[in-house]
Amino acid sequence: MAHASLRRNDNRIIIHFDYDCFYAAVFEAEDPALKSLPLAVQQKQIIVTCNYAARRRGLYKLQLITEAKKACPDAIIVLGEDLTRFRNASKSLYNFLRSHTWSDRAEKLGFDEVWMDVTDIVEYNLALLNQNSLRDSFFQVSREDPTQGFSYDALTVAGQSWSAGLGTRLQAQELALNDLDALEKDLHLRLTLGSHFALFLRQRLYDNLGYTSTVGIATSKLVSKLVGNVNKPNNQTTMLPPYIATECYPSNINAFLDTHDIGAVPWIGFKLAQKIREYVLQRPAAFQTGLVYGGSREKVMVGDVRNVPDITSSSLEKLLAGPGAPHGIGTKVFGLLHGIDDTEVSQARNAPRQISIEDSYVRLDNLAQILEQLHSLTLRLLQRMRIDLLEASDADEPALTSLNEASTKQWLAKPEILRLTTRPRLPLNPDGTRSRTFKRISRSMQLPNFVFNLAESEQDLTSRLVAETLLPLFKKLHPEKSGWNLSLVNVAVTGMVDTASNAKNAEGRNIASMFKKQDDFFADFKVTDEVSNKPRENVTEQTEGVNESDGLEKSLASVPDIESDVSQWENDSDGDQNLRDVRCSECGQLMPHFAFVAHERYHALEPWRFKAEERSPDDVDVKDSV
DNA sequence: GAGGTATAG
DNA sequence: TTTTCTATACCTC
Repeated sequence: MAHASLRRNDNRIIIHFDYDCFYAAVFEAEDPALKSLPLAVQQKQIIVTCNYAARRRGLYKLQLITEAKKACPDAIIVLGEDLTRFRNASKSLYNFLRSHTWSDRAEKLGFDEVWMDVTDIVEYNLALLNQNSLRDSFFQVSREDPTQGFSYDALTVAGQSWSAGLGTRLQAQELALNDLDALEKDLHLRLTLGSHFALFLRQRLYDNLGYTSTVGIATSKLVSKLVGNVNKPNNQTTMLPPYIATECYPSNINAFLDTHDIGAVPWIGFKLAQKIREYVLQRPAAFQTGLVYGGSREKVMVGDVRNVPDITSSSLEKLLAGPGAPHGIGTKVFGLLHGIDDTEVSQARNAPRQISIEDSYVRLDNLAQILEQLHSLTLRLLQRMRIDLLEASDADEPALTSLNEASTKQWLAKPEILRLTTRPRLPLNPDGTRSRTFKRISRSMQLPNFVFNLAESEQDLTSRLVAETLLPLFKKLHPEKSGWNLSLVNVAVTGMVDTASNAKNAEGRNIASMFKKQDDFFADFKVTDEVSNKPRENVTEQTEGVNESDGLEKSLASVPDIESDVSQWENDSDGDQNLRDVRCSECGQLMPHFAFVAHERYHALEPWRFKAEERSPDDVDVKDSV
């Protein structure tokens, strides 16, 4: 009873993806020739990331440019201050992964991390297993089309695994597996299926988009994220059972977590870590001053904390609670230290909750400058709104452009609030020094509706928005007539409300499904025999090619040496398929395959049009185009 | 709803 | 904590 809320739920299978040196990988995907060269991405005066060729030559993250040039004069250093290309690549990768979930539980963290809850897919495939031939299993990635998927060995975990015994006493561990109780054995099997699915997704991510990734497989967001780090880059690690300690075995989860610094535990950030360290050390935790970045801290391990007898949920609550701290923080942190994290992988969203643009300044202290900056930030904000809140651009789908000549794009969501944030520089102290502050202050207003008018130019809208709302907000924020000194300005839209068309979209077919590859689309449509004299089996040829897990692992292992295969995105569909007509299962329309992507998107965009009595003249265009 | 804090990459 | 620009969740009033 004591820990009813602290018993771990290990029923889920969760995969955490982390794309390898993402910024550098984006440049490599654009120009595959860079893959074999030392490549670093620069923002301001530092290397924000670099590829492994560069790391072998002595470069590292957050290194000063001057140092980097000294260490490796012939490194290629590219400027990465404009985030557009990273944002676009991130969206493509995310939509691709999302299209491979059934529950649509796919959560993004920053540009380069994604969690997927694949419990339903694993359970489904568990039921398909033939206990007599586990070595020759087939993993179905689509419920609709049983031929889509890959064959695999359900007796072997794909990729690397983590277990307290591995590496030192492999044999003993194998024996231990047989001694696990039924629940842990079942968990072992579900994790095994998860590991094969993860390998399949990594392979597709590389084949279709040209990105390698580092992946963790476990039963929570916490452990999947942490365990992935054990083998990187371009690899995957599964946290093996036993998850629950018995008299005979320690829990692998606890053994794993205990060796981590508390600050390395996700969601135990700087503040919480410092408070916990102070409690355990019985004195303020010392900083290492003088470090450029981050790790100024004394090490206190999770195991050290767990073994302090008076560390309980309630003692942690007392220690960590305070104004602003989340309620139940003690229970939450106690759980994290014990590898318990029941937070769900959140449902994919078609629109962000907030968009903000900010810039920092060495000196920003007169109205003319401030107005100029407000204008520039606001313009960028309105541009971002049209990119991120409008239905998918057709630039990558020429077929659809012919369907909607004019801008018939709809808002996926509309923000209702406009917020202006600044970071004032503190006035001089009496002794002439200036203490630094990173405190921000903000004011907000209702966002006027005119910003959604697509007929008006972004420039015109910007001028009006600055005059009518941002300037009043600025005066509200800084009522004094002059003497401002701002080190940062941020303009944001928030209070996002999904529009009706998006809500409809979300409950039916989602945006991600439009992103599927052509061969994926064949799952949704029946190949019509009257126009296709090819045997139906041909449809799945390409998926059967990426089957045997050993082969997958080998090809992934050799990634750094082989050419990027982004072109496969366009080219890997079976040539014969290009000649085959297909029928839409939704409206019965017969058409060549190449019309499908547009056709499918057409359904998703305007589902109501297909009620016969509501057909608009636009439908004629659909027929004409096929 | 408004304004703030903590955490993350 | 301090490097910058975002994004999210959750707190108090």
